[in-house]
This record gives sequence, C-alpha cells and structure tokens, in this order.
Amino acid sequence: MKDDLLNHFNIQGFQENLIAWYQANKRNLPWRENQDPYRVWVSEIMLQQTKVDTVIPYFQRFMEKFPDVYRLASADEQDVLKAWEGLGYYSRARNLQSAVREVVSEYDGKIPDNKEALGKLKGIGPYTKGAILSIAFQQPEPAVDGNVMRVLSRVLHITDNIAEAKVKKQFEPIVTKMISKEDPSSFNQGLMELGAMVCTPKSPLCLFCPVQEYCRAFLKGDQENLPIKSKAKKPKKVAYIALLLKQGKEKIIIEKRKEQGLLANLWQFPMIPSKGKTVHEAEEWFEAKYGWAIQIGKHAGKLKHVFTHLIWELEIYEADVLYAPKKSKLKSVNIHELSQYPFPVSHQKMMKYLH
DNA sequence: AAGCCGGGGCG
DNA sequence: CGCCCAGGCTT
Repeated sequence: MKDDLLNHFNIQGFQENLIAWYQANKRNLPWRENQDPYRVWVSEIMLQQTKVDTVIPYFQRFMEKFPDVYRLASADEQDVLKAWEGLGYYSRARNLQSAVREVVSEYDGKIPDNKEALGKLKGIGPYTKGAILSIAFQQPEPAVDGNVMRVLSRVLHITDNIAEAKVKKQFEPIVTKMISKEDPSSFNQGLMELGAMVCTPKSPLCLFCPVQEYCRAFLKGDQENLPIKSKAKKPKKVAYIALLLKQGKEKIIIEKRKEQGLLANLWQFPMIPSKGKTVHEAEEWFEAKYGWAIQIGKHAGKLKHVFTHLIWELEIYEADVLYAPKKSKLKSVNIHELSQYPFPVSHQKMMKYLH
C-alpha cells in the first residue's frame, strides 16, 4: 500500500464533516446510552460479525442478567451460553466471560484503559481493543472493522485485497493519522456508522455522504468496485442422521458437545455421521459409540444448515431407546426441560419435529 | 498465511 | 435458493 496516501488529503475537513454528520445522524442504540466500558465491551464483542438489529435484544437481555463484570464473572458458563443462544460464534461468549474473570481477579474489577493490558484479554483483538479505548476512554486509537476498511478503501481509493491480513494491518496507521484527537470516539463510530448507513457494500448512497467531497473513489466513479476482496472458498457438505430419540413418552435424549471446536459446550440431539450408512448400520454405530441400543423409526424431515466452512445436511429420524447403560454421556431429559439448555439454531429447528 | 468459528439478510 | 457480510483464535 502506498505510504503517501494522505499527502494531499484534507484530514481536518474530513474529520469535521464526519463527526458533524455522526452527531446529527447517529442511531439511538442501547450501548450508546453511556460510555460504561463494560457495556462498550459487551456490545463490541456481540457486534463482531453480527448486525446491529440482531444484537439489540441480546444486548438488552445480557445487561439485565449480567449488569456488571462481577455478575458475569460469577455466572455459570451454561447460563452465559444460554443468553448467547442463537447469536453464533459461541467462543465469543466463553472468551468474554474468561476475560471478565481476569479483570475481576487481576485488575480489581476495573477494565484496563491501556492497550497493553486490554489487548492481552481473551477475545480482545486489535479491533475491539481500539473500539474500547476510543469509545469508553476517548483515546485516539484505531478500530478497524469491515465498515472502516470499506469506507477508507473508497475515500482513499485503496485497491489492495482487504481479505489479506497484511492489508488489514495497514489500515491501522492510516486511521492513527486521520483520527480526531479531540473526539476519537465520534470519529471511529462515525466511520463505522457511515459504513453501515451510507457507504454500504452495494449501492452506496454517495449523494447523502458527508465526506463525498473527500472521496477519491466517488471522484472516479469507482465506488461500486471497492473494496477489492477475494472470495472465500465453498463450505464442505457433511451428512448426518439426527435423532429425536425418545425414552418412553416424556423423555428425550440430548448430549453436550465437546469443549473445543464447533458449537463448543452447546447441547444437541444425537447425530450420526451418515455418509454411506444404512439405517441399520447407523443403529450399530450408535451402540458402538454410546453403548445404547436404539431402534430408528420414522423419517421426520430434513434440515440444511450452513456454517462458514461447513454445511450440515441433517436427515431427522424418530427413534426409541431399547437399552440404556447406567452411566452415559447422553442425557435423558423431560421434553419440557429442553428450553433450559443452550442449543444451536440448527437443533432448535429440529424441535419443531417433536410432538 | 490459512483454516476454524454461526447466523441472518438480501435479491 | 445462492451470495454477501466479517474479528479473533489456532495451527
């Protein structure tokens, strides 16, 4: 990336227009009620990879349940995951709680206001660190997210591939040069708000843009072609038989997922990798793995669930328990108790096939 | 540097 | 339905 990008750029004019526009047009969002570092932190973690409209109700409920670092630190992880249920990227919730516990034990419950300590906390990377420092503590630190990269690649006509780590990194010194020292919070939030409301990925509303006069892409009519970004590769398909496994009339069998990896520590209905398996072989696989004898019955439906790098193709079957061992990693619960456990969305959809 | 982590919205 | 969005951690 060229290092003279800002040589003939009117930084002060850009700052003034951006901040004035932000002050006049910012949305009233729950995490903007005050600058409480804890609220800023929680909101920024939730907002990673997640749209504002999706986050709002989760944020409200989360703040009622866990209003401060002490309440979150002392909570049961399953309750935290339950509050995160449906939001996705569940490691965010587990890392947040782990980091909050560190704040309580190492920093007397005070969220650090310096980048060294803040950046070491679990789940706080370069973006979140900058967002907390600028929004909660008014420090002139860059907070480069996808919105900021899109806005700046247009304004400065940057044509490097923003999917590359080294290109992402180069936005930080640029923002450091551009950021308002008087109001870094409004500057960073203004960039992100502009990216969300005006400088959108498709059909940006350049006619309403407060920094149109500073935008090199607009000058060239090139805004629709920026940023340059290579595409992710296609996710792999994985087929499963997913079981609505009943034990008597009232009980249903669920299991807790592993501590690591996909959907860690969430609950699910038992799943059998089904590639090339007959239903009978699936029953045998299940008995070999869990020690439970089961009989797979009626095919109840199918679900497709798309993750970033994976597609689950679930064939849903009803099944009955023929024999259950005394001790097992499977759990038998009353159907009415299912709502107490955190389930991924794919398995929440499976519940519709229960009767 | 590349792969792993969810879920929702849009056309 | 396919396509787009996108921080942080792990390998």
